[in-house]
Amino acid sequence: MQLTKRDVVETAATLLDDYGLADLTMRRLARELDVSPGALYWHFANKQELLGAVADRVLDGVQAAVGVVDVCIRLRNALLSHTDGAELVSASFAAGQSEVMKQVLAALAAAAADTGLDAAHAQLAARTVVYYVLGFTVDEQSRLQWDAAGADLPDEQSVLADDADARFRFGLGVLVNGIRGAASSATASKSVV
Amino acid sequence: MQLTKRDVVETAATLLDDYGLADLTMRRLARELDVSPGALYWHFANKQELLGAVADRVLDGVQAAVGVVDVCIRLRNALLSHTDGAELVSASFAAGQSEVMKQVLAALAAAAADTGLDAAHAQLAARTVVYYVLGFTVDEQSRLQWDAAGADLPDEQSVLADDADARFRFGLGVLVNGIRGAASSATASKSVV
DNA sequence: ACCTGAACACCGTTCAAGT
DNA sequence: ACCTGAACACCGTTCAAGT
Repeated sequence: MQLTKRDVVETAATLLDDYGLADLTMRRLARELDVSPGALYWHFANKQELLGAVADRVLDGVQAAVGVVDVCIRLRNALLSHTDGAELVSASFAAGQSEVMKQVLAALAAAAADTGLDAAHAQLAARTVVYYVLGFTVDEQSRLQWDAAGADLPDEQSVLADDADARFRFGLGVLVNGIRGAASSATASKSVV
Repeated sequence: MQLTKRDVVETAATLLDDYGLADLTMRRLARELDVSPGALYWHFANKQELLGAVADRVLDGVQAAVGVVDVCIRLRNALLSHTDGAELVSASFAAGQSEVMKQVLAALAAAAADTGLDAAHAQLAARTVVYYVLGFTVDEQSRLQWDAAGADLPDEQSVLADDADARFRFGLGVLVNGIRGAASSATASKSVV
C-alpha cells in the first residue's frame, strides 16, 4: 500500500505518545512504517515540517474555540493529552510550522481586539498570551512526566502548589486583566484626543 | 595545560557566537579545545549541564538587577547579545540547569511580593513574566537572525511593527498591570474578610 | 510518481586503559 | 586526578537508481 501523509503523521503521533519526542526520529518512524528513511522525504521536506504536521494533529479541535480563556484552556488540555505535547507544539510554533497555532494566534488577537485594542496591539497581546500558555504548560508537563516515573509526591504545602488548574488560571487572569487595562487606557487617551 | 571548566565554557561561548547553538556540539567543542570528546565528561555530567553553564555565562550581570521592568530589560538585552542566546537560556531554564535564571525568578517574585501578593502568587506572577520574556525574545531573535542573512526589510507598516523595544515594553506593561490588579484585588478581598 | 539502498557527515555518551 | 582511544548505538538528509 502507498504511504500517505496521513499514515506518516498518525504513526508519528503514536510513537510520540508511546516513547516521547526524543525517540520520534525519522529513522525510527520509517522503521515503524516499514519504509526506508528516504521515503519520508518524498512526503515532507524535512523533520521540522513533519513535526509541524504532528503538532497540528495534537492541536486538533483547539481552533474551534472562541474567547481568550476558552482558547487557552483548550490549548493547554490538548498539549497535556500527548506525551511531550507542549514541547512539540512550542518548537513547531517557534519554527512557524504549525498552521493551527497561527489560527489560535488570530483567534486570540480577535478576542483582544474586541476589548478595544487596535490591530497591532491586539496581535502583541495575543502573542503574550501564547507565550504564557506554552511556557506554563511545557514547564507543567516536564514536571508531571518527571515525577510520573518517580517517587510519591511530597505532601502538598498549599492548595495552590498542586492545583495546576488554579495556577494556570491565575496567570491567565493576570494577562486578561492586564489586556483589559491596556485597552481601557488606549480608549481613554483616544477620547482625550 | 590542564582543562578547566572555565576554559570549556569560554570556548563554548565563542563557538555559540560564531556558529550558533546547532553547531555547539560536544565533539566540535572538544576539537576546538584540542582534547578528546570524553575529556568534557570529566568536567560536566552531560551536554545539558554544560549548556547550563554557558547560559549562565550569557546571563552574567542580569542577576544584579532589581524591579520587574529592570530585570526584564536586562534579561532581554543579555539574550540578544549572543547568537541563539534566547533559545539557549530558554532550554536551560526549562531543564532547570541555569542558576542565574533561578535567581532571576526569585528577584521577580520578590518584586511581585512587594506589590502585595502572597508568596505563592508572587511565584506564579514571576514565572508568568519569565515565560513572556523568554517567549518574546526567542521569537524576536529568530526573526532577527533569519533576515540578517536575507533581503532588505520590507518598508515598515507602522511604527510598532519594527520597534521591537516598544513591542517588548507593551507586553511587559500588560503583565505589570495585570499583576498590580491581582495584588489589589487580593488586598481588597482580604480587607473584606 | 513514489520508493529503495547506500552513502555522507555527523551526533552524545561510556569506559578500559594510560599517565 | 585527569585524559585518550576507541567503541556503541545512533542521527538527518541526499540522491542515483529502480519500478
